[in-house]
Amino acid sequence: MKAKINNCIVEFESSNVRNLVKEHFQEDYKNFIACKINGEVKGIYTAVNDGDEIELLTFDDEEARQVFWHTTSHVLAYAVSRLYKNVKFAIGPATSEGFYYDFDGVESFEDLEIIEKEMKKIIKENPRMERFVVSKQEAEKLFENQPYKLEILKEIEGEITCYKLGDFVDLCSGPHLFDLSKIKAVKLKSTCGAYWKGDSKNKMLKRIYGISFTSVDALNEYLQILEDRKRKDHNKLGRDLELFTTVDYIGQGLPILLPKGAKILQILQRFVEDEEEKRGWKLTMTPFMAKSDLYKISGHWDHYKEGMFVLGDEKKDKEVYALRPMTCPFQYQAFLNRPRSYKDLPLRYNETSKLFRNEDSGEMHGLIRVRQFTLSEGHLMCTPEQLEDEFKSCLELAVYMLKTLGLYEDSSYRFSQWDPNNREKYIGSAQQWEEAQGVMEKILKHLDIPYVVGVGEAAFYGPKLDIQIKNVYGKEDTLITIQIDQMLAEKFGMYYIDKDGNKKTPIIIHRSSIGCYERTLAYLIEKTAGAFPMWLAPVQTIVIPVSEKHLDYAKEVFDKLKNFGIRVELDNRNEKLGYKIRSAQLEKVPSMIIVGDEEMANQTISIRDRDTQQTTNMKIDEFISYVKQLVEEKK
RNA sequence: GCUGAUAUGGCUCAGUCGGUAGAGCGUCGCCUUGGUAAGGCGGAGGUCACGGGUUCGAUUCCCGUUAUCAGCUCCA
Repeated sequence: MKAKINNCIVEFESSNVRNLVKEHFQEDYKNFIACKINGEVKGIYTAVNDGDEIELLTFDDEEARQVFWHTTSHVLAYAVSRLYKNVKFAIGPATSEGFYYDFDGVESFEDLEIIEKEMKKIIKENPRMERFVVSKQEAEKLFENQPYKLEILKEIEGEITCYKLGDFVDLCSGPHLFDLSKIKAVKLKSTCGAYWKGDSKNKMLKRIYGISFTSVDALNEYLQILEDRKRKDHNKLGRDLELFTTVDYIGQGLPILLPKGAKILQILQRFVEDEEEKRGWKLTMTPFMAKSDLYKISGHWDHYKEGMFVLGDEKKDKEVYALRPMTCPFQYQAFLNRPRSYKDLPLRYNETSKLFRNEDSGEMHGLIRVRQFTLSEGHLMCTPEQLEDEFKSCLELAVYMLKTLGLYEDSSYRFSQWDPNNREKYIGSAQQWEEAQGVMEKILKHLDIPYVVGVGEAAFYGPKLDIQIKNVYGKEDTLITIQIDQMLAEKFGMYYIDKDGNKKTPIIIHRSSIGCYERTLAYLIEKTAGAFPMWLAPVQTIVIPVSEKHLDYAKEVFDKLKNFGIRVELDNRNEKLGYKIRSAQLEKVPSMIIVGDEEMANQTISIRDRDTQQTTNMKIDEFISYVKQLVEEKK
């Protein structure tokens, strides 16, 4: 018999992949932990047939890691079954970084180390992972005390497979590792609650997260990565660098932007508004709140009230107000100010908009998820013919922003669609949704944008193109969104007089150019680890006199730079001996200016560059134009 | 909102089996310091998150609230 292994054809007699590999790759066959047979991921003891194409997978392959981690989750479940009584087992999949297993019937998992030890014990015992097929009736008998397994069983169509590890049997489709001894390092990371089937209406189960590796070194390396992530975490670093803080009696999700953080946001805002103006957007300034009447027209009152801060009591008060969660219905009023002609279109309104959303209390996180935030908001009214070009220019604006910030490479696109099975979440008819999504899909295909589809991720009034980004921990969030809306214009009675003299409803694009400033800042902190580029750095340089007699000259340099708009600090420790700039902050500053005898005599300064660690001597004016140039180039 | 954990000087953390608290770093002062994230000495700074309860007495035990963290759910 012949098979193709990693593109090389071999003859064999062995019955399964492992033996086949052993036959032909004696030296390093032990590295293989899984394989692909004819494109399907399988365990290494899977039978081989004549003509099969086999690809061997090591821990470096994503698919093999999934098998590896998933198998470890079985070991975890087995360990828990040995340590605790009456445990109900739910599911135990691999994730992008390890695995988890959900349990029920256990008060709490207090000591993960004990479970970890038990897992290591099991691995040492190294029971074989046995696969067997059962009938539905047999399975129901087998899992009669396991309600979650029974529920899963109901949904299985076709072959029902079980895996036995020691005396622990689990309902599972596989594949797995056969030989547990390949698991050289296990770490249980955390426990938390998790809803059964991810639905908050269901019972909350106890979840244990863990990860495993083929060597102890790899685990240590991973732990090092975790440390590094913690170091970059904006929520920690942003506070350390005095960019923002929070106060418990102000409330959750209401950060205080400190001078340095506020400075960065101001720089960003000026940049964004200028750029938008260049691209034909007109700035509006609209109220932070409105009567409920406005939200009743827009549909927010019916579809978004939970997310709004309502001022007053509907039952008692004559008028009830609410802080705005979105700018749309406000900005539309600018369009409605007078009758519009097709000649007015496209009409582009932008605004740096404060928004207020009453997020659930457990959702807040640093600057990424807050209750009051500043969105680079925009609404564009156009004719159907203009839609594609306008959509494209909105996308170009967003991409330009991301590239300028250096975040583009970390982003990805999501086409967020409605969920037809959850109609009450959305306004409009199925036909309107199909149409709106059809238009958007056509544009995305035409612009050749690679995207994933997010069902149920749409706004209540229309589909979105979301630009997604991951934080240091790999958790994804939406940074920027561009939406096509054909419904709200109708609700607000927006129209334009077309060439033929008839009233027509414009199509609206909702778009953000740089996203929410606070959130964008969070990602910038993590991306740069707090070492901002010159154009964004809240402190661009620090003047340091070598000794007291250079202080006057240092002040002269400081004043001159300040007058030229450079964000400069003076290290005046020699004036009031003892003042020191915190080293953690100093290393984030793009440049340092050192002045001493030589500089004073020649009327120059010495620049120490943060990134190159080089020191260069130059004239003050040269430095000023150097900084100006970097700022101009957004570097 | 849910599950779990946490809350002690600006930061990182000790600590009190219930008798009102310490360290390091930082800060402030003095001294020293000529190429620089430096050194020495001294001082200040905490009703131990907030509100109740138990107790002769609570920072410590119990309950509640608020906030923070991890995750779930939800979302920009």
